[in-house]
Amino acid sequence: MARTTGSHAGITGPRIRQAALQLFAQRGYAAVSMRVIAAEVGVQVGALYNYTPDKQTLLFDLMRDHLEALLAAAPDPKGDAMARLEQFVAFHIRFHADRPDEVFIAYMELRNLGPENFAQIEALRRRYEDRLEKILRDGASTGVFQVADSKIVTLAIIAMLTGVNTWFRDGGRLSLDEVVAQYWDMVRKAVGGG
Amino acid sequence: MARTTGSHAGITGPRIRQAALQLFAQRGYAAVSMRVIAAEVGVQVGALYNYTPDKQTLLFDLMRDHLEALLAAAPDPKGDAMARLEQFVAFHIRFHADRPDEVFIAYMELRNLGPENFAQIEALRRRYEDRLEKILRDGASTGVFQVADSKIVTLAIIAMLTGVNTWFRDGGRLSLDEVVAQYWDMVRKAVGGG
DNA sequence: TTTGCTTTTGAACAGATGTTCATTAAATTG
DNA sequence: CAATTTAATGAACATCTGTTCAAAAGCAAA
Repeated sequence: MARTTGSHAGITGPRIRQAALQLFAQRGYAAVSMRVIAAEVGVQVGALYNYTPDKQTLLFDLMRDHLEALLAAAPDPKGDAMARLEQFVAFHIRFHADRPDEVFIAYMELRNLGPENFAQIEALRRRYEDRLEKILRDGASTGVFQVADSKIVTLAIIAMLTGVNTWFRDGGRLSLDEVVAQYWDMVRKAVGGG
Repeated sequence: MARTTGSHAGITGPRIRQAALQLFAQRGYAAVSMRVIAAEVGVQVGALYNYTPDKQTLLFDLMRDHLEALLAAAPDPKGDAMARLEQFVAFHIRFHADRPDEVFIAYMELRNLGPENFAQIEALRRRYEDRLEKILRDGASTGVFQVADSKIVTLAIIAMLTGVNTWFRDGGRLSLDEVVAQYWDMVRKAVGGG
């Protein structure tokens, strides 16, 4: 039999991706077997291979889709460097806080990719970093920011902002608005603007 | 036979730990089998169990030793809050840059610990974070720092500093001295001091 | 050299691993 | 309805997994 509960068409693919996402984030890619993913979806192992050529591609697709969504969702830069930096900080925190599983995987499972897949993911990540670096260089060139080394400051800011995901929980002591405000305060001061 | 090359006494334990450290950091805990560790040491699998009761304890010991070394190596706080913060930043970057494998494992393999081991590691980590938070609270109370939420600033600074490990390489564009100077500049400004 | 202790071996255990594929069932199309 | 395409099954594959343990080997002291 193909499916016993029937009625919905072609929904297995997304369900596999969702199960893999959660399981990889919780237990780690190497600790999750194809059989466990299949069980979570309610299907036998063999069925997974109608949707992915192999396990690593399942991981790679999750990462690539996440990073492409990140690049696609980032708002078009508007205003001066200061305004664009504020926009970037708020966007980064909110986008990442909304997708803890994807973020976790995209940062922690890089070593489970083959060289070719790894290079693709790194290229996407660099495109994202370059957007922040461009803001910093623009601000530095007009004197709005005091940033000696834009590459270092870029990586420092991104590490700081992404770090929110390690502790932020919905319904915790602070709202996301408060978190965004606090981090923007730190970033604004760190780049020596205003 | 116990060992064919003989001559050195009781050195297998450290060699197992070193092999496990490198392999866990490179491939991830779940992706490294006891047999691979044994092969790296030049010994059969069974011999490993003279030095660790199980695989997870091997991981746990590496993490605990790393965090205890971190706590033991941190310099005694001297001077005012500003001086102590500068001391902390320099120490953190240098200590972590010296031990990339340990740092990587201690951050990435937490989910492979059982609840009891996890709690112990988290307790050690919190003790380290508390040291930074104390510096920030002291500085805030004397008006040296403008820090509204010391917990958030603590986590933000640690994330930013630890992020150095993701890109810093010996012999790269920047020396560690330069990195320390740049990060201290950012941290100093971010806390609103001087 | 003989005794005793420590360490390593090598094999075994019971089960899990990613992946393939012929068969079967369901869904879609005519 | 029948014909065709799509999708899931269930078993099999060869290999790897953490861990155990009796037997063998190495070492130190007497």
